[in-house]
Amino acid sequence: MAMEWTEETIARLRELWQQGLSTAEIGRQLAVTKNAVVGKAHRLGLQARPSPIRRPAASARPTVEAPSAPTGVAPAPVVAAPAVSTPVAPTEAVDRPPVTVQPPQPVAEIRPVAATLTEIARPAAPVPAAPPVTPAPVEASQAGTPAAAAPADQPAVPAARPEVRVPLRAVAAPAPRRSGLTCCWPLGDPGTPGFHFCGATPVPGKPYCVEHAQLAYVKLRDRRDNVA
DNA sequence: CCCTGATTCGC
DNA sequence: GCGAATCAGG
Repeated sequence: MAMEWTEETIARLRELWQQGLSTAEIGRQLAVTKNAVVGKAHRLGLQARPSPIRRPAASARPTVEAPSAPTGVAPAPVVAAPAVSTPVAPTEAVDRPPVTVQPPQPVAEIRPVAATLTEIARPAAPVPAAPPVTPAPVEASQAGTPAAAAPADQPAVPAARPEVRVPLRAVAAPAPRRSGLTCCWPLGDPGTPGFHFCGATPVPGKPYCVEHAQLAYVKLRDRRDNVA
């Protein structure tokens, strides 16, 4: 199986592509290689980004560009400009279209020089096959946890923060390469084409973005309130 | 080295 | 259609 470019993945590709994310970055979020991204983008006819390289006329085939005079003699350009001051019909050929090319400055590429969390364990995908609104893998922390015996007065930074990070690498974790450090909150069903990670800019020092960090890290007290 | 994106071409 | 291989510039 190569890859099922479902309507959804394609839609996301389009979106991310339009957001100006790099192909590699998009690939990470879609769990495909940058090549796949570029290839698909091309086939979709997405607007090409300013390539860092210049292509050699893109003509792999020997474009027999040797119609020039054999003896090197210039074939006298017969095209002598005739009616020079011709009124010239207001053809649109005069000037090329505006070419509204927007500088694709990817704003989303901010890289918070955070700790090198190369070995971040992906959270156990809540995967209720439902939107990430509900997931909250927090519930994984059993009440029987010794940490539950937290002091009555909980400082803002409890020593035993009930982090719930389950190892789980069963999910096709496409190598945690030091990417642009993106939120690794799982969205969708792992294994299904739609699966991907949040990808938002994470809180420095945390593997999740602000929203998901709140879901991932819950203070015991808060939890009690929330559960209610 | 790393990054980038584009094209080619076997599958 | 797909994407690894390859290319090539920064």
